[in-house]
Amino acid sequence: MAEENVPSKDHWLSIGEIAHRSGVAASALRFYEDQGLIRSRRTAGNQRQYQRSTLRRIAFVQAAQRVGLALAEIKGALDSLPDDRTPTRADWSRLSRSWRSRLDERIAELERLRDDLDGCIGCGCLSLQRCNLYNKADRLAERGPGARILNVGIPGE
Amino acid sequence: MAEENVPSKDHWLSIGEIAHRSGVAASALRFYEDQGLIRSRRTAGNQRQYQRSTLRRIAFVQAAQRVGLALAEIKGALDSLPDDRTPTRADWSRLSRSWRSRLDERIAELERLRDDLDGCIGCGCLSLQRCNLYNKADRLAERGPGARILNVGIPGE
DNA sequence: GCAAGAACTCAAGCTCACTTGAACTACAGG
DNA sequence: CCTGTAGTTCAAGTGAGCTTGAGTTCTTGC
Repeated sequence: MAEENVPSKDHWLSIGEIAHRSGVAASALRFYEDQGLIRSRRTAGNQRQYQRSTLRRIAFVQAAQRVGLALAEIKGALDSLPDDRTPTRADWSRLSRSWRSRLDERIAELERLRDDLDGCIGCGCLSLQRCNLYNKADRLAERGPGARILNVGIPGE
Repeated sequence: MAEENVPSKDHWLSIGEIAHRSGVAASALRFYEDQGLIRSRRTAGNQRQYQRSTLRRIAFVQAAQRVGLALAEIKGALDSLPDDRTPTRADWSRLSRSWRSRLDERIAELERLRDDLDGCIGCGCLSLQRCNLYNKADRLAERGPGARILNVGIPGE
């Protein structure tokens, strides 16, 4: 664990500083740490200290959340970062690319929805046979019992 | 179907039928009714009966949820539908158009995110001054407590 | 007329992503 | 040394969006 790895300005940040700079509440940061999304070391007096790079992790978490990922999934992604060294450009690149496809999917999904909606505006949702949105709902029913709620995704349709 | 142009011959549906056709659990339908998203009349024996058009309301709710709207907002939209008559094509059109812009915004937001991400992949998130995602986090203000916007993305998705 | 199954109510429970509160400790400035 | 601000832990609370369970009643088919 070469500490010299980090520039001589080995400047650790308190939870308050991180909270302020990231816009994430201290309570949320503690929660994230609990969940294994970020890490800290402690001072002699047991106060958290974060590396600067933690800000990047947090930015990643926030961005990923906006894509619609759950914290558990985000943790999964972050876990693939090296534990022993500060993540490199390549590390972040790989990660970013990995959810870039998620982003694309999500965008595509919303665009499909928009197209359906356009059709819906056209048909005025009056024609039960024609309206995509309407029929989408009806089709869900055909997906049998079992795990209900969750299948809003309708992937591949 | 000749049935469609006979509005007076109301064919009411039980909660089970609606649940089956919409793919939404009966418990959720009761919940929706509680929240004022749908309505029902009751039989002599106090069982719910729904109009066929309720299926459309439910389809609307589901679609709107996928856009990221909260139930309260969706209720707001649905409340603008006429209470006294079955919604017309124009009614639905207006509603659909109203959240079509929401959809566009949402898509645009994700696309911005994607662009930032592309830049991020390029810069490898190494340049703290340059990385958009990073700086975005720095400026992110407060959002209210509770669940975050996007977890409307549904568990299991 | 009766059993099975569908529906009813109401309260409580669950997941997610946090926040809040209580009670206490650490650290920095005058 | 004192005070105030920032930080600590742990437990419980919050809000959205439902589900589950218990106990009861309606409806349907034989």
